[in-house]
Amino acid sequence: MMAELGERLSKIGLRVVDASVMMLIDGRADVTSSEIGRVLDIQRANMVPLLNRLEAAGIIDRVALDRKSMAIVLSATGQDLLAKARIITAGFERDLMARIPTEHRPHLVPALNALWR
Amino acid sequence: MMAELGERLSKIGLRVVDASVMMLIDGRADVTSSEIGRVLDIQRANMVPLLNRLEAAGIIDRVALDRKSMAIVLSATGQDLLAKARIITAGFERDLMARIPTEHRPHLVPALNALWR
DNA sequence: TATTGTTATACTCTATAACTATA
DNA sequence: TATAGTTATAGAGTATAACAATA
Repeated sequence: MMAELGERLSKIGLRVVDASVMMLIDGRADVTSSEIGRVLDIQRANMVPLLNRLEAAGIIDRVALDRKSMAIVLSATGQDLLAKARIITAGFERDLMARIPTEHRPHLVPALNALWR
Repeated sequence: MMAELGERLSKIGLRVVDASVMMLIDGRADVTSSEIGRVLDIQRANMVPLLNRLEAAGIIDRVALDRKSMAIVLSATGQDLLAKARIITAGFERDLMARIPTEHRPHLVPALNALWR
């Protein structure tokens, strides 16, 4: 399923992890690279090339929070792309849900949320 | 969750993919390397080192089906290990289920099964 | 002609250790 | 003293192409 979502997101030049980061930082001005890594289970060290790529694509900016930490924020371009990513992921989730018999359908997301941490 | 399962299986020297292969071929005498790869989304070429490792560990045997295809079968050692792997995975699934509120619990597996292919 | 098993290899992803600087 | 960001690098996993042999 992740491979399928990845294919759909690749049409707007994004990977699944990119969209995950973008959704995580959307609307917030204080999320650091390390925090993103902790939430998404990505090592601090591996966040660097990931964010470098998003920055080079003009999707995110690094804004100093203090002299040590950097906030990762969506640029205007990033926000436009995220809007498209949300349409794609919503369509993907709709397609998945359609395959589930109606009596089970409303239980999947709550059940998965309960498993999350 | 897969990382957690991997840790538990590592106590008997197995990876998640090893247990997956073992469960897939258990009780069958006609499953080829290519078939395993198709079911588990693993390329034919990448099955080779995987099965070489399982064979070196004495878990599986390669048995000629004809002069071209090889059946991958569990050895006696492999069957013993699989019994242990089933205990571990059953415990893992029990622990996961316990985290889901009872009203959603019976719906998760049927919902996931509906998503499978 | 399609498929199997295999080799070789490039590529991506992930883990680990180490370092500097700042909270 | 703990944490942030970073670099470098090893290792694991995955994808791709090619090959000989057989169905």
